[in-house]
Amino acid sequence: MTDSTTGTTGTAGTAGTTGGPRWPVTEAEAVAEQERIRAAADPVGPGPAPGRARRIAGVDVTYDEDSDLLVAAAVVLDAESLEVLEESVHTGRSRFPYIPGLLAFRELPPVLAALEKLGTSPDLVVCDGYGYAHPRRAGLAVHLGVLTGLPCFGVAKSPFVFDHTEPGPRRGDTSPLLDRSSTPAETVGRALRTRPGVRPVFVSAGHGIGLDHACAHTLRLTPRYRLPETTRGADGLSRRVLREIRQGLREPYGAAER
DNA sequence: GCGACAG
DNA sequence: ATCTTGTCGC
Repeated sequence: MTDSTTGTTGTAGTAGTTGGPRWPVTEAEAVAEQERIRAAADPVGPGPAPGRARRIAGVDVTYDEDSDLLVAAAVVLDAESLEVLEESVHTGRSRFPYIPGLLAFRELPPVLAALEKLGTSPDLVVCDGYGYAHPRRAGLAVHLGVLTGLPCFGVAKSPFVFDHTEPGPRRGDTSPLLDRSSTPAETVGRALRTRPGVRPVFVSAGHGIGLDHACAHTLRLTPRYRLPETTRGADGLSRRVLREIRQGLREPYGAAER
């Protein structure tokens, strides 16, 4: 399989072991893929309201600073008690650099691998990043939702390229997240105060669930901390496992990796 | 060309 | 993302 041109044709790599999606290699290919993802996405929902999702998953990836090692984690919580029902991890290596706007191509291959290791599929997935709030409306949560068919939304820690005004001081206060580069300016998400006196998080719809339900779930997932328990769980697990690998307490790659 | 830029 | 201990405050 050789390219006859200078790297704009073909794709390479597969996710998992069963021949999942094929991942782009060049930026141009990645952007073209996002246009297809956007076309297939449902950012409106309304999707599952709180109470209609029992198993809520959080996913996150931790990277080693100077090797290409990474650990992706999925943590499934009981929507009511927020207790951990199941956890899974995938250890591998990064195959796509971090490029703003193209984060999904770096994070989703290992995230999908971790999700596939769960015994039972979740009812809803919370991503650490954006969904609809994206230059091409195809952020992490949109992309993951389209690939898996699961309702999925995003909770980000910083406003990315978007504008917002400070939401009110109380838990639950919101302000619109605006994309002023589009014509006309469009509301793409919401700054949401999850804890009083603490910086807001930035919620956006993904696939199969709308912004209102996404914010409602986010509030239920933040009874004590700024970030959703799903995100905290996945972040903690992935960091823990990467530390174990560094200490030689765990094998760096899974069976099919390398 | 320069700056900004989820994780 | 990651580098990093203590420290201030409820």
